[in-house]
Amino acid sequence: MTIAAHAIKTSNDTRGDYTRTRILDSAEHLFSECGVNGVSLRTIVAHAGVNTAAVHYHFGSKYGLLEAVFARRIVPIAKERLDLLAKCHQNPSLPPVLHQIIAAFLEPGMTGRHGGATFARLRARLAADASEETRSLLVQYFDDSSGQFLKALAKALPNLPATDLYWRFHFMLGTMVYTMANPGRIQALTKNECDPSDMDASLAYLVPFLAQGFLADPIPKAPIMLKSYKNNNKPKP
Amino acid sequence: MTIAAHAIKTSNDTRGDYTRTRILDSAEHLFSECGVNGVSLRTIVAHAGVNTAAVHYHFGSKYGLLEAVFARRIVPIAKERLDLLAKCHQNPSLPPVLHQIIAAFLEPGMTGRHGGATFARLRARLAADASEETRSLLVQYFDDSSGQFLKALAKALPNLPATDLYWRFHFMLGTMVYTMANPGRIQALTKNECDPSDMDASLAYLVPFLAQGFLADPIPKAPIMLKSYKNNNKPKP
DNA sequence: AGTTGACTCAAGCAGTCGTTTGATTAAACT
DNA sequence: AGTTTAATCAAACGACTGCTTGAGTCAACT
Repeated sequence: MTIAAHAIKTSNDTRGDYTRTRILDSAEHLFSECGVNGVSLRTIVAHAGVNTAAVHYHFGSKYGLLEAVFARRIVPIAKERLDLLAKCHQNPSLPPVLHQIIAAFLEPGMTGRHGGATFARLRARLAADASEETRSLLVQYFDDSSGQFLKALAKALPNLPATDLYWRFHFMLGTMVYTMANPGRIQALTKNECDPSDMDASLAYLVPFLAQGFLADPIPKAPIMLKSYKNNNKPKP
Repeated sequence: MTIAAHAIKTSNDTRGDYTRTRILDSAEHLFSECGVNGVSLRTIVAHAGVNTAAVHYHFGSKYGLLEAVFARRIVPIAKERLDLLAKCHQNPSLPPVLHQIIAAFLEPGMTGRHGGATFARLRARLAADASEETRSLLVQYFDDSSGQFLKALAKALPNLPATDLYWRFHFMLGTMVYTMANPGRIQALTKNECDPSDMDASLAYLVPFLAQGFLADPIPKAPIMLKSYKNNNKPKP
């Protein structure tokens, strides 16, 4: 009946902010831990210590809550990304350094500043979810900044065909998401030699790996070679 | 009451196989499309044209069904992986070629032979799910083959410290899972210049990218350098 | 022919789901 | 003071969840 009370947060509500934030925090934690479909609103409100109806009052629906959880973190992340990218271009000595661009893309989402590992895991879950609602969430907040980074990468790698660049950007997203999603997976491999919850350490290994991958020779553009690389792909002399 | 009828498939059942397979096929499709928690058993049996009780008769529970869906595909995949790896060692000219090892690891799961894109998406979903049940599923069927590949990679990259190797193997898993999870994601980037459902094409781009990444210099082992790579990491002369 | 055992079926169990309702509170405005 | 308005509450709605039951079907074996 009333016009959507859960739209954009108004200015001077003091009581509402408290409940709102508690719901967002609990939802972020539980969504990332159990998945959106793996946790009920009743569990969320119990964890937050608020009433069930408060969720629908503030966010309209469970999906609206998910959207709010996502937007709260992703907007500052996207902004920081573009800020760091701008710094890469500060020194007009062409071209921007590859490492810097990659780090500018990865850092804001992987360090602890914006939700940390909890939100990172939620992002990974959403990335694996191909549903229409989730997909629209991701493209809505992501693809504008991606375009700018693709441009910067193309400038840093002038000899790389666009198709190869797109694929490698895609692969970069994969390493990012998977690393965010699996804190502790590395732990099992390395027998606790490293601290997997330390995303800074992840970045120290990830950025050089990706930069080197981006520098690989483009694949020959002739008819797609299927499995030929298995046999006759030798390092050139 | 009866001893678990859903254990290992018996020998000479003709009626049961039909229903069993129909359930597995529908569950694989719907699990991968909507997530395990995103689809109900009633939806699955309706899609398969069988009765609800058949699921519990053959698989015991919804989780048992998931396990059966997963095992049906992952066992042949793991076998084919190790077969291909063995071929890499056939020629005793040390060391095995990096491209071949990577391709041997990626190919069986990404081409159409074992469930194709549908099962690949399910694997990606499970990889993003950190629940105890799902996690045990993955390690149960995966980690033995991973060890063999790590050994082969270590032999191909004798100068790479183990920690770096583990991280890069982890990154390889990330690109694999993400590429499997997002057929069509690339499509949006490249404006339909390539066919994203063609996993063979993905492999043609992915293998050289990863091989080059594996060849990157290891990060200096001195105290973890946090963000220093942002400023003073120049390609050496 | 008769019995066994694997298999399928319609119906229903108790519990949980997301959402809605109408009353109640308390702070802000006139 | 009285009125308005945002916010919270207990209670309930119908629909759906995974799972069980007990009767019934059909082929294979004795």
